[in-house]
Amino acid sequence: MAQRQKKTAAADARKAAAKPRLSAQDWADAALAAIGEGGLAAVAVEPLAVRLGTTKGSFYWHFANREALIEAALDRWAEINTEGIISEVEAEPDIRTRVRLLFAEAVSSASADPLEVSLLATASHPKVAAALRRVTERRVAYVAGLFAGLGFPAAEARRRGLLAYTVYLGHAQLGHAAPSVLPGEDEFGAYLDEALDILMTH
Amino acid sequence: MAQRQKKTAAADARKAAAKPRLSAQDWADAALAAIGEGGLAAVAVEPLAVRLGTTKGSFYWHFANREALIEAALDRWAEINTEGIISEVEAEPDIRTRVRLLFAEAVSSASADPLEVSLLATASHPKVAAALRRVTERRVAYVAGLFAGLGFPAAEARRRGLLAYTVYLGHAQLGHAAPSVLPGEDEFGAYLDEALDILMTH
DNA sequence: GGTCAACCATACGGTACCGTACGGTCATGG
DNA sequence: CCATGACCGTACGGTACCGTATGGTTGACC
Repeated sequence: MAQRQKKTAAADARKAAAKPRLSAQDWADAALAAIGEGGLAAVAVEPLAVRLGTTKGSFYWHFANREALIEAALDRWAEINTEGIISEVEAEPDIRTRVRLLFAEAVSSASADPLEVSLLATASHPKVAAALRRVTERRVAYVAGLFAGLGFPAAEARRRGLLAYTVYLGHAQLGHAAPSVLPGEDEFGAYLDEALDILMTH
Repeated sequence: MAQRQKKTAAADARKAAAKPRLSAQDWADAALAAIGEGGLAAVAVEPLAVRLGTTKGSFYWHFANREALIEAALDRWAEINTEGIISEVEAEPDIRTRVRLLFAEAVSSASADPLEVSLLATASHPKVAAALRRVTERRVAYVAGLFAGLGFPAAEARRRGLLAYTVYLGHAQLGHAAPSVLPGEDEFGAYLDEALDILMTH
């Protein structure tokens, strides 16, 4: 792994438009950005190199091939994304509020960043499928746990959690594929409240 | 190399693996099948030609370019798919049962045929986006109408219809991306009943 | 049985990408 | 101060596809 400049004034030397010396992570991040913009197919070595201001020579130093880059990007995504929102929401003590927070957060982040929808779009790719499976299972389990905390017995909590998660997924999908059917900005809070209310009442 | 047979009984000659003389629709259907299997990217002229046992010469006779084929395929999909299930379900007089039927039908057909999920996966393509928008709006409106029939006032019927549709979409997505989180074959009926019950009770 | 249009085959040039080969650069540390 | 290894540039060959050009082939109809 690359130890970026730790001491010396070497950093000064490349003050302006110098050569940043990329790390494998830089490539992985660029790959994630590309997936968000153009899907998995946009993870193409040569265009990414151009975008990073470098060449394939750099890429094939850090990775064996395109597949390895995809794998690294997916690992990074799963890492960042599985626990990210969850731990962000854990602070809230009241469970109903926490669910509300979780959904508001998830839905808004899904509409802001098409990355997740893009990944769902490429579930046929085995590595993507595996990453998706891991993340999905974790999330559904977490939401099911929240419903259990609301007093539903385990089996029903699982079903409701799953239902809630399908609502999230479907919503994300709609926001991407047919946003015109979604309620407008103003109505949105009410829509979300009603939806969660329907899901959370016994 | 090919000693052509006498032209007599030319029709007989193509009884088996002969030259079927394709129509534009044959190409469009093949394109839809390809989308189902490999996404929009699998709509590639040369591979499709091989699959159809013909060559690009045929394709470029029927279509101006690849884009025109995609458009034709999408039109065909929207045509077939928008009204298909709806009219199939309209026979049922009881609305609750009709909703139940609609969902069972939609969910099972979505898990059987990945075409729709594949299309959602390529919503960035403008033509695909347009087709999805049309179909989605039609479907949401129909489901909202069913909820109105159940006694919900228009605005709430719309919200519930939308919610129900997101459940469908999310479910289809899950079935494709992480089927392991879905309830098993045996549990499924109960899951569906509970979900619809939650959605349909005032 | 000849004509014409619909339809298909083949060859070609162009593009965008993957992966390899190999030589060049540049910062340590010995 | 120069050797070494990490890192990058460039050139190349290969593949998969798009779209065009052009010349068959076929069948309906005269």
